[in-house]
Amino acid sequence: MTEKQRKILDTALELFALEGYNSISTKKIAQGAGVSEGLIFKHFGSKEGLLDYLVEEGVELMNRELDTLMQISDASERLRATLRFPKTIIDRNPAYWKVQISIKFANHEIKEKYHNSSFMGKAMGILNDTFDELNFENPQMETQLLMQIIGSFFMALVNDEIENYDEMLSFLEKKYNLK
Amino acid sequence: MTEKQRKILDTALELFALEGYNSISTKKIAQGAGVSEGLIFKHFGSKEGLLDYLVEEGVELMNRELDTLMQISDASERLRATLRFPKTIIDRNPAYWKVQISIKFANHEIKEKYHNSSFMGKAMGILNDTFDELNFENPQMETQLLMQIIGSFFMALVNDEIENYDEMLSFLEKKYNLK
DNA sequence: TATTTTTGTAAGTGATTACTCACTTTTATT
DNA sequence: AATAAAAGTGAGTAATCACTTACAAAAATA
Repeated sequence: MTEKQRKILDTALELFALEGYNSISTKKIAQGAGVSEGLIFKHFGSKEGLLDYLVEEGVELMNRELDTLMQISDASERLRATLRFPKTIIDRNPAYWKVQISIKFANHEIKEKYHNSSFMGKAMGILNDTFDELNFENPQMETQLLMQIIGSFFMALVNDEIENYDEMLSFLEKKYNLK
Repeated sequence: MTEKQRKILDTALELFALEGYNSISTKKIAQGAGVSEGLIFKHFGSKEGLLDYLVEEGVELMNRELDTLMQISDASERLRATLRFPKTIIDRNPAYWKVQISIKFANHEIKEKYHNSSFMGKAMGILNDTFDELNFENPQMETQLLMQIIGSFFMALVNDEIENYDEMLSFLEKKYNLK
């Protein structure tokens, strides 16, 4: 990866996160990265190719975070970490997740393309095992519900729409018998 | 309201819901409605003016739905209806809510403009009163959590990403001691 | 019926879009 | 050192965008 190639990616990620994929032109990216517009297409083929690359990086990042979550041996501790998961990873790399979420509601073709979200299955697997270990009555439904809750916190945090997240966390921990 | 005026609104609503506000050009709307493109600007001033009108209609629709929810006297029954709320109103008018949700993740300026979502406060008020009446330990946090859950179901339903909604509903009803 | 106002159209406008192409400079290979 | 390949540029391209304007038909008002 060239220095300018990385610069293009970093600039695009930053701008996509700030204003959304559709609102950012390749011209703006080129200006921000200090390169010619043509170079973007030399390296990434198209604007969407650029997005592909960033999404791929995001998926890898997410998979790594999920692996560390999976490695927590104590089930209660793992569930606690799962509740804190959205905040943890957003604090670490906000831009990637802003882009990932904005895609879900962007252009229709683009939405279709990235729909499968490979890591969702992995996350559900972890959660299902955890509820199983903790002898919850209906692990599958517990998993589905908590996935929805975590997803909504994810979005709320990314859009800065939540203020008392810590209070909500301890409220949830009580609900899940973790304190 | 002229016949063609209504036709423009209906076409725009349908197309915005299908492919998102940003992806639909005024030309496409005019073609779909069978009118000249200029007429859109005569009646609504701008493309955004057209969106304003549709959003306003959606807000009124939502307020009416919330009013009927509020009129349920029995608190348990009201909570039950609240859980079913997303499905109820999406079945009735899917297009409006697809547009409302897509806006939240569209263009940055547009997102800012419609951010306040006047009916959210109303919905929270209803829910808070309900949890109060039912003597839940922490009505405020219960409200906040259920608002998140309902919001996520709202989005999942609009995007056809949920299959066992009924099962999820009875699971939730158990959690809230409604059966 | 005459006049004004509203509704509607068709053919534009400049700006912006993603992308291409001919070309030069730099780096790697033999 | 000679040659090939890759990196990079800058000035284009056609298409599309939201929107305007000059004008005609229809409806409302007088």
